[in-house]
Amino acid sequence: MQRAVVDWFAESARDLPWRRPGTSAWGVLVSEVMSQQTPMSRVAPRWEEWLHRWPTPADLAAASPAEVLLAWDSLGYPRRALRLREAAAAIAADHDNVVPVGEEVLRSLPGIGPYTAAAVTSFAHGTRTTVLDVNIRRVLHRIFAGRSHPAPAPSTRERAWASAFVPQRSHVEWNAGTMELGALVCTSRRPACEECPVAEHCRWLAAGKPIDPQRKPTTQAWNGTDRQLRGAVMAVLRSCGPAGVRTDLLTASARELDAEALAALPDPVQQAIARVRELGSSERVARLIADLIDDGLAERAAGNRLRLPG
DNA sequence: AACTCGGGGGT
DNA sequence: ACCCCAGAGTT
Repeated sequence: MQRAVVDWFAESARDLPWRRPGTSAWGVLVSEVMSQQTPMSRVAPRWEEWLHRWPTPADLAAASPAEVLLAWDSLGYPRRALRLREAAAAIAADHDNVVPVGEEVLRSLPGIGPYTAAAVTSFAHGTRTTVLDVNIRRVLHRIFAGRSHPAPAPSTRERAWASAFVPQRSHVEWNAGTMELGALVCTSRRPACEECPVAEHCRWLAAGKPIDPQRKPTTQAWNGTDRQLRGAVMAVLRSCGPAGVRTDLLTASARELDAEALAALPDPVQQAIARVRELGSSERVARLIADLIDDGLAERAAGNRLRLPG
């Protein structure tokens, strides 16, 4: 059973840049953080740039947050970029500039949680462990539990359950292969069971592919939220080039927006930028943007509404 | 356990 | 209009 997945992976694995022989553990770590909640088609080009520009943790740690955010481009969740830089600084300072071994140590680094620690351990260090991402979880639930979808978050019990399927020998290929199978064949919406190498072993397929009546955490609102504003502000700053992420230049950035570009922005953002202009105080603006970029919005606006200082 | 945190592409 | 994506951190 595991063999079928491993063999399928050997034939069908995508040619992703971080799968090239010779990729460092640092390269693997960067790819995993970039891939958190972001499709790999968007990750690949950024990864190439990052590894060329910052080939070791110390190189990234020496860069400014602004440079890092700019290079992150529009991968989303920019706090990941800041945390990755912090993790790089810790690796450079405390681990001789080498990605440490051991999931517990890895998890102590900023932005590295259960998934990323396990992925680095398996894919970079080749140590046997249980990797659980949304793809692997879905594949395991379908094959072995006859369920269409896993719970929103993995429990301790699920981890123990999943660990029993990890083979002793080709564990890296099993982890990578089940993940790839979930990404390419056993997809959430329209699984291609006719192409599946383990269809004959799949309890879910045998049961007629029943869809779990599972509740999805009601999708977050977007229009009018702080997230929307922060995203728009970051986009404006990125468009200003290398200096654009400097917090003291936002006023100029907002003022330089022409009417056409401004009209194209969502209403809440137009209003926000109008207010930023009215504030007039570069100090206030700098504070706002510093909060936005640091993700230091400790006080979250009630109802997730936009809140500006002043 | 429930929320929060970006952004783009697919359906 | 949703849905999905190699999740992590906070409350």
